Amino acid sequence: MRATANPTDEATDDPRARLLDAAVEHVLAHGLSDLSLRELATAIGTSHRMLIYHFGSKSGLIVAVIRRVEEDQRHALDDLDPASRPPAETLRLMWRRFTSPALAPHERLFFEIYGQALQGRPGAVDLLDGIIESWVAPSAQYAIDRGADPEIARADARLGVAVTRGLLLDWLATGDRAGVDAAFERYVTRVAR
Amino acid sequence: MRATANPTDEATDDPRARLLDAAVEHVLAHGLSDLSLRELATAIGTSHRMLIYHFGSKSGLIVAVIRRVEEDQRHALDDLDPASRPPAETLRLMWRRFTSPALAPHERLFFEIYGQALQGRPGAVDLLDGIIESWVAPSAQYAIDRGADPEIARADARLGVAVTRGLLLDWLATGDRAGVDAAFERYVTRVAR
DNA sequence: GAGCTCACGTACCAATCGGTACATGTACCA
DNA sequence: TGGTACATGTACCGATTGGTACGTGAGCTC
Repeated sequence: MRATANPTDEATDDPRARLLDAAVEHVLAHGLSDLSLRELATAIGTSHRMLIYHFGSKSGLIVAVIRRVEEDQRHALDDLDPASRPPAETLRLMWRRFTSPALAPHERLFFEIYGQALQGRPGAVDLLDGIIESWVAPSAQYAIDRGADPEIARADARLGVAVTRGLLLDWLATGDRAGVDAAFERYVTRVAR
Repeated sequence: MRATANPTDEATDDPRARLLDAAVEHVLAHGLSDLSLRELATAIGTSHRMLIYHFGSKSGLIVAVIRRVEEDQRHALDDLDPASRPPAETLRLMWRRFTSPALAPHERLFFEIYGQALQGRPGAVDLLDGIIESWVAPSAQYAIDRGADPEIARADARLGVAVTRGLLLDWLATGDRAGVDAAFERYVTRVAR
């Protein structure tokens, strides 16, 4: 029933790792903005004293949680293997991945942290580093390796990231799966051909 | 130097309206999530007692602020007049409007509230009502009136909203005006033709 | 077995929070 | 001129916050 991938994977006896797993799970379910150490602590069966002991401070914990979520998302498409199918099909597969209902809490949290980061919240601003580039660069490189013009490839990749995030915002707000799927399909057929 | 449009416009002697104007201005500059009544009050030259007096409670004030921001944004494109120029040119004009530096605080606040709303924050969830539809419907209707297929027109409009918001997120995070402009231009030329 | 590190519970702290009680002043209206 | 609605200042309230002081016990090492 865990929603996050655990690198060291479960049953570790490192108490900090256990607490972080539980904290991430709780934050995924309840959001980040009105988090209190005491509430979180009782929810995951510890005391706020222990959270501060293991993470130094509240912001230390928040940074750790954000890093974990960022890391999860960065590896979400690692096994996509775009060479094994036509580009349009890869796009559809990626879209289907992102809109898996199980990932919705991740997306929600991502956009919540994004919003906080744009307002300069201390722990969150780090998220903005590479929040575009780390997605655009691989995608553009793939096209460039296949002979695309670098300028155009980068612009197209950037547009693709924007479409994905924009439609995710739509999906999370409306829940209208068919509607956003139709819009994404228009993107695939018109832009990516 | 004011960033918000004031319907009753300045110099009103309604103290609630004056407070709301000042509150919106302050929230645009400092964000919404870590707002405290006392901090806001001293920043705008009043006491937190007065904020509660005029808005009932903190959430009453937040709702009022959100409503104002929503209203501002809803009327941002009222005078766009798409019939007076080719569609692609209208898209470019809209994009130039949204990315005006003076509007950046509005966009930041919009995405902050959006993120909070997705997490179910009481005052913010109202924002989600029509956050897609109120932009998609007029745009799609315009195309339908000119003979477009309704299904396709709606999907295209939805994609347009997603592209705009996705690239705004990019712009606010990176500040790379040229990069997002190039990506938007790809959208205009490839999708909207 | 002395000493030390790590993990943890209890109890506390000052600060800040949203909200309220109460008194006061001011303007308008009878 | 008396009354009344509105606006405001001061002072307070209980609750909650992040963070700390201090003691303790388990396990490991010399």
